[in-house]
Amino acid sequence: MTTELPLRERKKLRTRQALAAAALELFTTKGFDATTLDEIVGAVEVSKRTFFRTFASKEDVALAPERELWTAYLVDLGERPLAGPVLTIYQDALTETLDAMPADWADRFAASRRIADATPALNALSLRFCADTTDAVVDTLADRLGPDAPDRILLHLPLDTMLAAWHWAQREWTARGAGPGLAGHLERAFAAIPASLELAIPTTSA
Amino acid sequence: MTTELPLRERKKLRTRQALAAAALELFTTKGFDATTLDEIVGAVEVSKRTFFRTFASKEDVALAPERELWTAYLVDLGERPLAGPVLTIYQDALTETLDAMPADWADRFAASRRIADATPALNALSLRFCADTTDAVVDTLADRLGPDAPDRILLHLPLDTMLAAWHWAQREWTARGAGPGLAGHLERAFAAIPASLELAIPTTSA
DNA sequence: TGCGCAAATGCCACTCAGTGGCAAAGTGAG
DNA sequence: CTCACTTTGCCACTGAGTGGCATTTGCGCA
Repeated sequence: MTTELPLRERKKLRTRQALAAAALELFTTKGFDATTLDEIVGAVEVSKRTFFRTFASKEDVALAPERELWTAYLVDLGERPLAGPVLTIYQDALTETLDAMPADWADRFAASRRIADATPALNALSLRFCADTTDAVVDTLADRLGPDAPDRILLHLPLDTMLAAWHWAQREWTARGAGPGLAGHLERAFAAIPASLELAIPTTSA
Repeated sequence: MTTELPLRERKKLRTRQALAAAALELFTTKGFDATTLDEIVGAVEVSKRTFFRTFASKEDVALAPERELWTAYLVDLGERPLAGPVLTIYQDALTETLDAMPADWADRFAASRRIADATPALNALSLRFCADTTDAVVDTLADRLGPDAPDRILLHLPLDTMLAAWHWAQREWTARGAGPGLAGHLERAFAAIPASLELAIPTTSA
C-alpha cells in the first residue's frame, strides 16, 4: 500500500522508531527523570547527535504517540466535509481519527500517557502540542471556508471545549485502567458537554 | 494594611521581586534564550543557588505575574458565593480577580506575555500553570459544595471553556497593543461563547 | 563497476541549567 | 551576649542540548 520508501528514508524511520521504543521502555521502568539520554542512545547504538536530529528533546520522544495523533487529526480536518454544527465536526473528527490510528498505537499512547502524567515537564509540552494543533486547525478551517468564514474566535472556542472533554477522557482512561476504553470515555465526556455548560448551582436557602 | 513581616521575610521578598524585575528586563531586551542565569543573578548580586531557592526554573521567573493571577483566582473562588450558572461564576471570578490585581501588575503581566508568546517553552509552562489551576479550582468547588456536588466533569468543562476565552483575549491583547484593554477583550470573548458553541456551517448547495 | 555528490552519522569540545553538600554569614529569642 | 535556626554563598558535578568537522553511506550517473 504505502509507497516503497528509498532505503535511506526507511533506515531513518527505523532509527526513529527504535529510539522511541527504547525511550518509552526506559522511561516506564526507570522513570523519565532517572533515564539519561546516554542510556537511550546506548540501547539503540546511535550517537547522541543523531538523537537530536530525530527528536527535538528528551521530552519530545516521550510524546511521539501524541504527536502522531494530532498530525492525523489535522489531516482529517483538512479533508472532512464541512457542514453542520462545528462542535460536532470537531468531535466526529477526533472519534474517527482515533479509530483510524494504527493497531500498535493505543499501547504506545497508553505508555506515553502514564509517563506524562507523572512528569510535569511532559504535561506542559503535551498541552502545548495540543494548543499548537488548535491553531493549525483553525487556520485550516478558515482557509477552507474561504472569505466568508466565521470569526476565528467562533471556530476556536468550540474546539477548545471539545479538547477539554478529550483531556478529561484521557485522564479517566489513564487513571482507571480498563473500563470503557479511550473511545468510550471520550463519548461520555462529549455527552456531558451540553449539560455542563448549562449547569447552575441552586441557591441554598436552607 | 498588610501585617508587618519580620525582617527575614521582607528581605526574601525583596530579593524575589528584584530577581523577577531584573529577569523580565533582561528577557525583554535580550530575549529569553539569549539571557543566561548568571546575568540575572549578577544584576541582583545574588548567587545562582539563591535564585533556585526562590524560583523553580528560569522559565518560572518569567511567568511570575501569571502565577500571581491564578493564585488570586483560586483564592477568589474559595470565598465567592456559589449560586447560579457555573460558567457565569467562573467568568465573574476572573473579571473581578483581574480588576483586583495590584496597580503594577498589568505592566508586568504584559511584559511576561510578550516574552512567553515568543518562547515555546514558556507557552508550555503557562498552559500547565493554567491546567493545574483548573484542577485546584474543581477541587475547591467540589469541596465547598459538599457531598451532593455535581460530577467533577460538569465542573471542569465550563471552566476550560471559560479559559479558552481567556486565552483568546490574552492573545488579542498581546498582539494588538492598545485597543479595548485586557478586560475589554475578555468581555468580548465571553460574549462569543454561546454563539460559538451553536455555530454551524451551512451546507453549500450552490 | 566505479565515480562523485549530497545527505546522514559519529565524534569532540563546549555552554548552560539545575543540584547536592558544606561552610559562612545573618536573624531572632532569651 | 549567646545559642539555635535559617538563609546564603561557593564549589564541584551531572546531564541536556549545540556547533563544527571529518567520515561514512545511500544514490544517481556514466
